[in-house]
Amino acid sequence: MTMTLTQLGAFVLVARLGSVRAAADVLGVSEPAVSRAIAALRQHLGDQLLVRDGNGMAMTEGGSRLFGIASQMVALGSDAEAAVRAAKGAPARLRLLVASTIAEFIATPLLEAFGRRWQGTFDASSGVASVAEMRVLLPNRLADVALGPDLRGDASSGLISEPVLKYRIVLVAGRDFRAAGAPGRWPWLVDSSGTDPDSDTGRLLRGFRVPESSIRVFPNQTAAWAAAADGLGVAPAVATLVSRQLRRGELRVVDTELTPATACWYVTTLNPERRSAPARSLRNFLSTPDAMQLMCSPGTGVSPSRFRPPVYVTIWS
Amino acid sequence: MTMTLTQLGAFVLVARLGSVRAAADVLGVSEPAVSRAIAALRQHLGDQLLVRDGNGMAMTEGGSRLFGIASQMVALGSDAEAAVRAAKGAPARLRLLVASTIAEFIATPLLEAFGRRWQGTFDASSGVASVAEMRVLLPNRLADVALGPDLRGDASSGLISEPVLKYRIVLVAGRDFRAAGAPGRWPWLVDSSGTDPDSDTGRLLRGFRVPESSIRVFPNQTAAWAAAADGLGVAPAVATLVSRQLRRGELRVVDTELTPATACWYVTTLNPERRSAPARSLRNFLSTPDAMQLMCSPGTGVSPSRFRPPVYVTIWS
DNA sequence: CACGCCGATAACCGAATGGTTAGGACTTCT
DNA sequence: AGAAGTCCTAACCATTCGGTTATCGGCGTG
Repeated sequence: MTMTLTQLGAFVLVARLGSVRAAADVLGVSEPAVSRAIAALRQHLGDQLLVRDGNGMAMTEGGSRLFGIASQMVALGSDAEAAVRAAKGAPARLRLLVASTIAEFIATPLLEAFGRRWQGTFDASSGVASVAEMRVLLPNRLADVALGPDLRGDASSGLISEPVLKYRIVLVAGRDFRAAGAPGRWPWLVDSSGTDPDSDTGRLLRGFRVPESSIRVFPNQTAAWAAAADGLGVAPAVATLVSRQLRRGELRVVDTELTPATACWYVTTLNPERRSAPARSLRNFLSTPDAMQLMCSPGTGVSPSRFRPPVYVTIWS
Repeated sequence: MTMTLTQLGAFVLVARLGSVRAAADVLGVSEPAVSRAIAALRQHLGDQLLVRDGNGMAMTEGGSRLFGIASQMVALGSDAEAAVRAAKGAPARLRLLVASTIAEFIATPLLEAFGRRWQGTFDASSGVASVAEMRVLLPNRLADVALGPDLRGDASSGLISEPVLKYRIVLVAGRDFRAAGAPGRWPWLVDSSGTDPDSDTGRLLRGFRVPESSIRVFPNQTAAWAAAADGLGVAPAVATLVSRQLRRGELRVVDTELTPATACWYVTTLNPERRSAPARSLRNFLSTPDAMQLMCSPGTGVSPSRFRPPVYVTIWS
């Protein structure tokens, strides 16, 4: 009554090759075997998925949706065996979730330093997630540690957040910005955390009741700040991370009733007995002077071999 | 002889709950059923996956690797049905792959304009990918269109690249940068495309034989430029995208034997008969004046409801 | 128009999946 | 030590999955 990986594999191959017969040849089975695998999927999902199109097969819209998902599933299926086999004697893995602000400046150098400190005993990677996503990924063990706001919403989840670093949130704007009207009417330039209601940025936007029409979302903080420097509006920022732009005079601080404000980054893990070994290590590492130093000063980049592209948790479904 | 989704589902549940019995209760089946599902996985993968740990079960390293993958697979499995059902009468989907440079400034406003132009007939999303990834994702129909370098490596792949926009690559540095020695010895500040040998940045680094030790990778272009403005080194850039920083005098152009250079963005799709309808539409849209305008001027952000976080293709395995 | 190719369907079959109950080995708590 | 709980294994059974060969219907092409 449930889909099967072989069925999905057959479907993916047919969709890719545009032919049932060709797929059967590649798989080394008879053609009705493939045909029936697809028939089973059709019935289970209630969609034709693949329809005859002249010589070969074309995907319906539903089939196209399935295709992306099914491709991932079969790829993951083969990954699984490789991953488990490779795990024998391999370094333990640490998956760190970070809020987008942290991701941009801190996550990469932090993990780089962490990896250097433990010299191959840990294999660390980071992913960007919203607060809501962190709340579900951590208890489900899809990640080991989260770095961002306090996550102890409900004690039942078994999550423990501990303060790591206090910081100041300021509002910055270009040199020639003239404050006119209430802050809620200004143009706000934010990074993607502006769409996360539980983030600092989200709270700030809510605090000033900034209407959607006054918000421009940029793909990252630096781009938002560059736009602010160009006089397009105001942007929230962590004080230590914009110090260079402030020092050079590209940006200046704008005071409001809600800013400057102090906030705190927390490290969140499962409770101690359920906590994984890598999670324990990173949690300890965060309190070392090295880590403190990294978090206070803007990143200076990492060497290419160490670079890991950021990973976003949601994939196109 | 192959893993089953129900087996993986049982494994995930046991790992999450730390107990076979509890998982069996949740699933509403007898406890040996769950136990045997896990036994099958153990035998198939050659790893204990879950070992007794006092009262409950703890994951081995291999089990921990499997857990992330298996969780995704079962989640995707339930997504699949929802996605196919939702596809009835839903807008067609367009998945755009972009090089990281384009992703940062152009992809979001471009898709925003595209979506506005077609008013809900298309549902567009974008993902960042390296050139090598584009080459495999497009023929496999995991994406519809790619925007970036010329991809016609081998004609056999069925990919067609067409030029979209010429642009100038320049090298920028802070105001007080003093050229000393060969460009290969300078500190280079690049975004993640520096790790992609087929990108403009990668080619440039290779052209100057810049050693790894002289390269600092930043999470995005804007951050690399900010570092360059701070005097930390030189950074490659698309001329039209740094015009603001040049105009404000934060950055200046540094001439070398290889820069300024002209290059071109291409739109790549499958050959016309295999091309999807959304791919056709976007390809046409790219030649409109609106799109040209967008690609020439740096983005100004989008409104929150339109914002889609960028999607990276690689997931943690 | 007929031929050939392709895909769907039918009938059949072996194997293993997924479920049950019964019982043994081990840890933990009283 | 004994009781209770948990996990593994064994034996058994229904289902269906995945494979085969044979046949039918539709579509381009000669």
